[in-house]
Amino acid sequence: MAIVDAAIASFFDLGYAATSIEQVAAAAGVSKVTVYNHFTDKRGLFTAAVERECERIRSHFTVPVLPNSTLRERLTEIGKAMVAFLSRPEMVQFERRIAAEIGLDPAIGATFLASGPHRMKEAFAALLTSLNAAGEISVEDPDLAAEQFAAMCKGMGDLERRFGLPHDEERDAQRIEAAVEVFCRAYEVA
Amino acid sequence: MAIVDAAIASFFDLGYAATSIEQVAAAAGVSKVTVYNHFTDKRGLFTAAVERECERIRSHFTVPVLPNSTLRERLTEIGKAMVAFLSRPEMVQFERRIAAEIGLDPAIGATFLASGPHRMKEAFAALLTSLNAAGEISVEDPDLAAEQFAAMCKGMGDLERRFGLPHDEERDAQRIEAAVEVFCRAYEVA
DNA sequence: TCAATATTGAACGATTGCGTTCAAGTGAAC
DNA sequence: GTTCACTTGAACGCAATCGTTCAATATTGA
Repeated sequence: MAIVDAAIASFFDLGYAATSIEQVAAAAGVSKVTVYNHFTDKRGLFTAAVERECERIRSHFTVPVLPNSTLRERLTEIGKAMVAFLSRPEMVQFERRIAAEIGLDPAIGATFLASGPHRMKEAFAALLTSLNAAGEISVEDPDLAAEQFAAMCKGMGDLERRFGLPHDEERDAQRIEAAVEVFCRAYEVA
Repeated sequence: MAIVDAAIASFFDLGYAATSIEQVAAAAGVSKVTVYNHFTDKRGLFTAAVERECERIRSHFTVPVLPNSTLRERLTEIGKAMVAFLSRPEMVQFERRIAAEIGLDPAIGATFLASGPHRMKEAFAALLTSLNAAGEISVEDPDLAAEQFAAMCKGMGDLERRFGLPHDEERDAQRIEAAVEVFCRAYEVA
């Protein structure tokens, strides 16, 4: 729906307060009244936008699987995919906006966490579980280990992007390499 | 200054757009004109508020040092202090607001990073450097190792708090314990 | 005491936005 | 051709906010 797309563009670019329904309507090539016919509220339009964007996230992210490669290679690819996914400016901006507007409706945060980070973590934890079963690694709590690896890959890069520092690809690569190294030292079965 | 304090309370609770200068003035027991005499702009007031709050952060955070205790004990205390510091609702809210309002002035983000996260990282990295020199651990890049430890301690707890999930103390404790374990397996000198 | 400075209330202009109402128009289905 | 649902433009009431102006008042320090 064009209205929601226009709303997404405005809400997540300018922010909730700075977005006017009139402009959204204009961008969608539609009258303001029509917007109010489809969505009761400004808040209603916002939650619709969040839900739609979360769907997109759900469908876009996958954990890369590389058969016939070493543990280190596989982890490295996963780390790269994760960081690349999270570093996209739209994603950074989207997270900023969602977090800032938690007050509008607490469910918004839960929706995002479920479609994005938690989904990602579960997918990766499932992979760790199978690696564990295959005897390649030895982890007690795959969920926790998944968090650890993801967190190390992100390091402070996440934070820095969120607060507007320029993206440093090289540092990201170092973080991923170091994360793989530490993860393997801690969990790999020799 | 009362005006800045009132501004902090409003900006970081309600957000930039939702804060009106009149209300800030009223809360500070001052006239609106006086606010404009001290700070040219709404933006000017905002950056003053950010700077003041960053100062407070700078002065409040310290890395705990426990002499005569094992590496694991020391790391655990540091992890706890970090997570506790970052989990306070005011801090979570402050980060949300700063991130959301990066567009107002890019320097804001850099200011916050320098007073908060980067300062913390450097303090911890310095500690790691001395542990390294003392032969307790073996790390090549203390900065990176500091990031890794901090990131593992936070895990996804950071994210979850930012998006409004209730705080889970027990999970935090598990994260810290697991972070210490992995860090030691990777870097401790036997 | 006096003079400089800071503060105040009140009003102003200009803008913006939400959410509603209503009469008129469009289009498709039957 | 008529009905029914949907859309439209335009206007309305209402409320906020920003940032400014100005003359009156309070406070400060010498």
